Amino acid sequence: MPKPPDPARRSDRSRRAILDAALALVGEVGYNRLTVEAIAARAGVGKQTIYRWWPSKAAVLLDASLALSGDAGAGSGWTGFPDTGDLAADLKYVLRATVDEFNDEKYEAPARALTAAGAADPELGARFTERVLEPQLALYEARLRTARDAGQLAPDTDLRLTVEMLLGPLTYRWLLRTAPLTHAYTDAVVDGVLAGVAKVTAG
Amino acid sequence: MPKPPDPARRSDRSRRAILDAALALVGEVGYNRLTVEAIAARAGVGKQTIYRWWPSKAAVLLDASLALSGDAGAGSGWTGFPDTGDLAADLKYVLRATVDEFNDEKYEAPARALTAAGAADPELGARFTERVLEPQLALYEARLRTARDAGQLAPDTDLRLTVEMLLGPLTYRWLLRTAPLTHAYTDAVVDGVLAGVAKVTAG
Amino acid sequence: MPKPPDPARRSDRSRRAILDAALALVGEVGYNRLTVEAIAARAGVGKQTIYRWWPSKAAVLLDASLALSGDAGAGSGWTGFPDTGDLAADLKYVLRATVDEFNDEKYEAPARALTAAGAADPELGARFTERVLEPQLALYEARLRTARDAGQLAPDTDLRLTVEMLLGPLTYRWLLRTAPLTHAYTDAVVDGVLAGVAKVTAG
Amino acid sequence: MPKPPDPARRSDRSRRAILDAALALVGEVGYNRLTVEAIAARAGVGKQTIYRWWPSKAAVLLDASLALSGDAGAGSGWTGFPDTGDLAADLKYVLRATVDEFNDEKYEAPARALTAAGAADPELGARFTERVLEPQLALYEARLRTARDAGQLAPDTDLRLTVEMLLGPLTYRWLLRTAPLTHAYTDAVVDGVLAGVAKVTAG
DNA sequence: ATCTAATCGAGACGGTACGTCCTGTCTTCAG
DNA sequence: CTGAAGACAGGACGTACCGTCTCGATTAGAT
Repeated sequence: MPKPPDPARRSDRSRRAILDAALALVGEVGYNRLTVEAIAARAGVGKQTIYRWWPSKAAVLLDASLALSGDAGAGSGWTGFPDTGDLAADLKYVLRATVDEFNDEKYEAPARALTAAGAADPELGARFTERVLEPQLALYEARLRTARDAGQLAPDTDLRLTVEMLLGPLTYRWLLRTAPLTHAYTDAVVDGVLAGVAKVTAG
Repeated sequence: MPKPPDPARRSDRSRRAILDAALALVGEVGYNRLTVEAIAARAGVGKQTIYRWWPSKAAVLLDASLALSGDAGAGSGWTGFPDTGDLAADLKYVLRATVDEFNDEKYEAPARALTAAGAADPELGARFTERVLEPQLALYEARLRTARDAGQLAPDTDLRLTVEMLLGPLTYRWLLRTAPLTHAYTDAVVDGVLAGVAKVTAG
Repeated sequence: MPKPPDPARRSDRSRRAILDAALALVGEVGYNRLTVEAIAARAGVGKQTIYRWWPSKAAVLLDASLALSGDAGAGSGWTGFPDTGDLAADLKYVLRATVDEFNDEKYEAPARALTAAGAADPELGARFTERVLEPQLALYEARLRTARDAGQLAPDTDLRLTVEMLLGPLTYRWLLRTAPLTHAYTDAVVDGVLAGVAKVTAG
Repeated sequence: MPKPPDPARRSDRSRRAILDAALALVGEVGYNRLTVEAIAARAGVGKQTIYRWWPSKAAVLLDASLALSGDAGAGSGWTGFPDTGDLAADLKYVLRATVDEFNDEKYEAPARALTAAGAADPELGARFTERVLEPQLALYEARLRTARDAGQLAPDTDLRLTVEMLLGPLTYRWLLRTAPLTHAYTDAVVDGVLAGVAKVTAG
């Protein structure tokens, strides 16, 4: 019976040091060469203190990532989705920002590591999706709903599908590295999703 | 000077046994718990025989995957992309087949493992993209080119972008498990990509 | 400055529980697998309460052992050495009792553990000798002195040497397990020490 | 089924390095602070190479001890027991040599460590007794048998008992440190054992 | 048909990291 | 304001694999 530890007595000092060390190390050596031992050493912490609170290095990195976006969000990030009334412009704006984040080494390393690890490990993937992905998707969906309500989208538009049509190609290029991620690319995706690529044959 | 081995002397018996063992094991224990040692033991082969011909377990799995699709392709698969003249129908047909493959445990395990590993490891990712992904993308692109030449797509259509708009959402759902993969989903993606989701406000 | 704790405030309840737990555990798992943590858990006591009063698990066990012989002594044991006038008989009586104790699992486990630990650790050994061994040796020595004074031993007999000649062989067999400990063995030792083994070649 | 390794393929280089390191370290830090990890590091060897061939640090030290006495024996040691015809002199000679060994830091540390560990761990103790102690005892026994056959000892003398009467007091003082080990002490033990301590009352 | 050199199965090797256990200290909370 | 409870930094445990390195024993290809 491995009794769960008491969160009230948790050392916040250690917690922060661990998350910081994990972020730093994943940037330096990558996810595969990231080790719990190295995190503990860098954080000046016993290994047990990591294993007491997280089941795996992936879980540590997930929390570290959340802390990272939390910190960023507190300072500069947007909470709501922009809504200028121009759907295409708003989407392009947000996707360009996302591209910029993916091109920023600091955010990219842990995000890629987590996404890949989550793809391979269903349990971790579930937590990643729930804690990171879904909240993000919900923002897109809300913006699209506003647009649909305003008559800018067909009333029967499948919002979730549309979100995935926007983020799918971006994620595809990012993860599989088929080509560089650019603003032009996401702009084109937005246009393609909104207007379609088929030549309208009938006037 | 680690002289390269002589491929002429290579034991095909061992090569097959290794690839089979790798496929079997990745299905049983997953990529992370897959070990070179276990592959060697299962294949009845010395570890050195694996290291002589492949640089890593990922490379073994990549070859195993290629052999798997090769075998499938030899028996039943399509070499060319179907071209009935109806672009939407052809795309839906192929994407439905892809969905079926992703829902088939046997193909899914190594494919997911490789995709995830490739996302995390740039070098492996490059080989994966080159050997597996690009050939597939080229088939889509060729079919789309035919359609564009036939006037079914706007003349300035970005073919590669369009392919990624088709495969991106599918891959997104598959890897991130946001929702089950269904024929309905890919059908909707095809329709969405071809027609767009924005309400035509009248010309 | 790690101030020494105030013995007046010491909880006797905890002290007893700790000593009992130590004795019970050393019998169950042996000295090497005996841990302070387990003693604390079994005694329903915080680890600090052990470290506050004892420097090591060996010290705890030493006190536990003393308490054990103290309890036994209070109930049934002999304080003085028997003195019937017959030295050989008195020695055999006491050594037989000692053999019985060494063959009693309950006393044997902590005694052996302490003796072995004391042999390996000089500091502990010194305390063990002082607190346990010497008082015992003194009793033997007193009885031998009486005999010497009564002319039953040569006037220049080295009493301490004689005591060690009596206890040495017993301890040897006990610790090194070269053969079972029996009454016959100690009887023979007593006879051998008193009479010698060399054939008297005639005066 | 943890299959036993193949001794034919054992690296003698590693074996020697491990035994040397173990002896050096036990002298430096003592048995309790001796760790398998440190032995491996000092020997320039993987931990697994130790665990492959020995079950515990105690077993390593036992082999190291045997190698040590083996080396010493090859160079200078006596194989047979001296037999000058004078039993007392021969015994004193050998016991003095043993005292010298016990007073030599180099031999003392591993010997004490093993004896103590063997006292605490029956399994190790059995191997220690069989491999180290018994061969030694047999030499004493043989010398005593010669003496008995020569009529220097009573015909019904219990040889094993006599050996333990000689070695018991020596071992007692050595392990329990009740007093320093000197030549005078062992001389007195020999005299006491041969002649007895009781005053011969009848002429 | 032999010779000979590379590959083969096997597995020991020096290492790294694992996840667990325990040490001895420090901190929190309930009685 | 004590003392149980237990989190903490640290360190060793024994295990699992890594990738390299011998070993004979096949096993082709060149002779």
